[in-house]
Amino acid sequence: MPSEVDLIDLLPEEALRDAAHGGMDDVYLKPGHLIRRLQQMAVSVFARECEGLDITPVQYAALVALRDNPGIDATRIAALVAIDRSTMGNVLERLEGKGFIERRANPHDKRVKLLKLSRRGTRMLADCEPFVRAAQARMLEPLDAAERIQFTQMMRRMIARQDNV
Amino acid sequence: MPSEVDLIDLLPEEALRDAAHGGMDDVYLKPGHLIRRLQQMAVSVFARECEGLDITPVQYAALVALRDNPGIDATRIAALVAIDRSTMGNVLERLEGKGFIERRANPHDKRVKLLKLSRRGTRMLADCEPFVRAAQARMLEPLDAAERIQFTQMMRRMIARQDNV
DNA sequence: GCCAAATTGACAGTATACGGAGGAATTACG
DNA sequence: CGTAATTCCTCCGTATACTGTCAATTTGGC
Repeated sequence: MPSEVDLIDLLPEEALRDAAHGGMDDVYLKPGHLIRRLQQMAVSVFARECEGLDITPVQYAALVALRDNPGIDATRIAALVAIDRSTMGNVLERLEGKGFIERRANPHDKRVKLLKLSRRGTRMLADCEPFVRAAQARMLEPLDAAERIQFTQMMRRMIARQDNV
Repeated sequence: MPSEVDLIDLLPEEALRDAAHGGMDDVYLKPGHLIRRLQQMAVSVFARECEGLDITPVQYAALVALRDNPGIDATRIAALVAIDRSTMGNVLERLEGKGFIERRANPHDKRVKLLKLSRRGTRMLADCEPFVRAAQARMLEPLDAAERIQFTQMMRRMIARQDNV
């Protein structure tokens, strides 16, 4: 069992200088590990709040993107939601299976299949809204007002930095 | 394409009051979405830094946990790394396939298979170390020293809060 | 108008990630 | 001491998530 060391709050630079002895190599406190756990937490909170609605975070994001951009194609939806084209293909397949979206051929470009929310998908999205809102709020619940702003901004900076690499 | 609204930095509470018009429902700025993208970024940075080493973040975490706790069983490794038992089973299978770990029956408890780093696994872990360190540093690179502490602490609080629910 | 380049959706392969079921083995309790 | 509860592993099913590949199609350059 890893001991609860006091070195938790050392900077990475300080950790580097500290690397001679093994204590600071504690994976459990490294950003990569914490980010993975944060994502687990977010998915878990979403699932708990939206229990019984038969929807996942990515599926919800795809539906919202589709509602705001009707008649878009799969490649652009994938870019909007920030997901791989292949993965989005699977997501859309499941959403079509549940009857939340409709796919039809584009007469002007036979490569493309245009996507649209079905009436059922529109209703589902409206039903989800309060629960999704509650989930988002619950994730940030341990942070105070100022911290929520800071945390969101820091995430955006970290994401943007690597997007341009 | 979602327009770059100025409401980005509103608090969730303010967003709630603001929910009448659609602008603030922008999924792309909600914590759940940003956390998912942050995790994508972290995995991507890890993969870039450790390119050619044939190792993933979770596999690395499992190896470290195994190094620090030789002779542990799969269930406890899963708990340490904060991963599902099923998933850890697959991870360990792959690690055994690569020759990084050894699995043998426990004579005292025939349910259990004891796990140990192989010599090859030990060497691999040592080879990884500088690259993993570089990856962890790169993730936090856009943040200054104080922010890195804050960000890590905030992540830990958010994770801990939902762990106890 | 023709051919190369780019785009789009589909598919295969690999790797997390989780819940649930089931079997084998151990422990706890009466 | 015997049975119920627990523990551990494995397998199945579902859902992301990415790379690479492929065919069909469209587009751009000449």
